[in-house]
Parts: sequence; structure tokens; C-alpha cells
Amino acid sequence: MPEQAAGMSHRPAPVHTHPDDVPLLTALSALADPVRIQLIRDLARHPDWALSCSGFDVPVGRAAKSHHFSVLRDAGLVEQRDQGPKRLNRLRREEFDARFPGLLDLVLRADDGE
Amino acid sequence: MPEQAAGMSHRPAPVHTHPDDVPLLTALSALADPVRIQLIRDLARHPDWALSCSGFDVPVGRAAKSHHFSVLRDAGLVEQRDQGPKRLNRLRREEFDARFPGLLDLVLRADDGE
DNA sequence: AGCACTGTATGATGGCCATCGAACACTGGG
DNA sequence: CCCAGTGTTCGATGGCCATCATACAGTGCT
Repeated sequence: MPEQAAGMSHRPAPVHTHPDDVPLLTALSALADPVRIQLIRDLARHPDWALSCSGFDVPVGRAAKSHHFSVLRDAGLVEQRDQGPKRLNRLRREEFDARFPGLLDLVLRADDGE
Repeated sequence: MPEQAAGMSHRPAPVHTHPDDVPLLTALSALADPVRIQLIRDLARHPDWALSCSGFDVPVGRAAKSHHFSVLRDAGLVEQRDQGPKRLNRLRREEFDARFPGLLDLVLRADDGE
């Protein structure tokens, strides 16, 4: 039974930026990284809130992964929700597409042959 | 009268990459730079071949400008043609848009309020 | 309480990239 | 031929960023 007393120490909720408040340069910079592209594609292949941060198979350590998710949050690409010890993720498809039409589609399209 | 003899020293023609041969990551990285975005926007505001490299008003020196145009060429964003001592530029709108639909429109759209 | 799991924060490191100054090359005109 | 204009190349520099190892903080289970 979760106590909600005064001096209780919470885990700080993740700070989000709405896509509408994201500068174009921030969005492009966030997407100009192979690891983050892979994270976004993995995310798109699963239902919302299905994946926790550790559920992604990228060739970097936990620290770097955490950093990448921070960048994705700042770019309005990912929303996170805490559930137990895990931090579940959701791709902000509609919202991001409304701000930058077509951009997310480009990344998700697999025609990135070269 | 321009002689075209054998041992004549030409200026090496600029090396271009067709947008179809450009990886997504290359395109995004090329666009994730404020100076290059400004170059592209300036270019879009003028007719094809209207501007030479020195005709752009960006806050960097000649060397850096030359480097940026090299990046834009490699990303399939700009085509260059030599005319006299000048190197004229053209934005590859249709070709680039065919490869990355909507991406160029995003950059050219002025709604980059923040 | 103790523990395993998960994620974040903190340096430290290495590499890539944007920039500059200077030198060099090509072009066209006086 | 000299010169002014244009653009590239080279070496050096500084900064930003991705990564790591480590330590730390929360959460829930036993």
C-alpha cells in the first residue's frame, strides 16, 4: 500500500516537451543519430507503453540509452510513464506529425537502404 | 576565345551525389545545421543558378561556406555549375523531394518560430 | 531488511565537426 | 602580364556530443 506522506521521496517524473514547442533544428538533430533512429523504429513496431527503456536492443550501455531517451523527450518524440521500477515509452506519432508533417514517416519508412 | 587544348588545366568540376543515393542519416545530418538551413532557404528564394557561393549572407568565412556547400552536395540538396570564376547554385527541389517527401518542405516552411 | 532490477547522475574520454587563417588555384579583365 | 575576385585545401583549434564506468536513487518482491 503506497504511502503518500509529506516528506516522501518520489521519483521525479520525466520532463516532457510538446512537439509544438520543439524547434525544427532540435527535431532534426534528435533524428540525426543512428541509435535514436533505431529506438524510434523499435518503438513504432510495438504498441504504446509496451516497451520499457531496457527493452530496446541497441548496442550501447544503460547510461547512453538513458541519455538518448532524454534527447527524444526534449524533441517531443517520446512520452514516458513510470510504472513500478520501469519507465514505459510511447511514440508521439500524431502530435509529432502535426508539428512536422511527414518527418516521422520518413524515419519509419524502411526504404533507408542506403 | 577559350582554348580547349590537351594539357590544359581545368578546374575540377564539383562532385555531386544524386538524392536517390543519399542515406537518410546523411540527409538529416546535413539539415541539422543552422547555417546550412539558412543557405537552403536563401537558395529557395532565388531562381535556379541565380546565386554564387559568395552571394549568400551567412555569418561564416569563405572556408566554412565552401565546406557547407560540399556537405549540401553530398546530401543531394544542391547542384553546382561553374560559370567563369563563379560557382552557381541550384536547389534540387523535385529530385530531393522524390527521395525524401516532405523533408525539404519542412525546412522551407517559415513556421520555425522557435 | 535485504536484494535484484531499473533508470539517472556524474565525471572522464575520445571523436567528430564547425570554424578560422593562410596558402594555393583558376578565371576574366585591364 | 599583373591583378582582383572567387572558391578550395590544409593545418590547427575549440567545442559539442556519444559513450563508458561508476556510483547513486527508487521500486517492489521475498
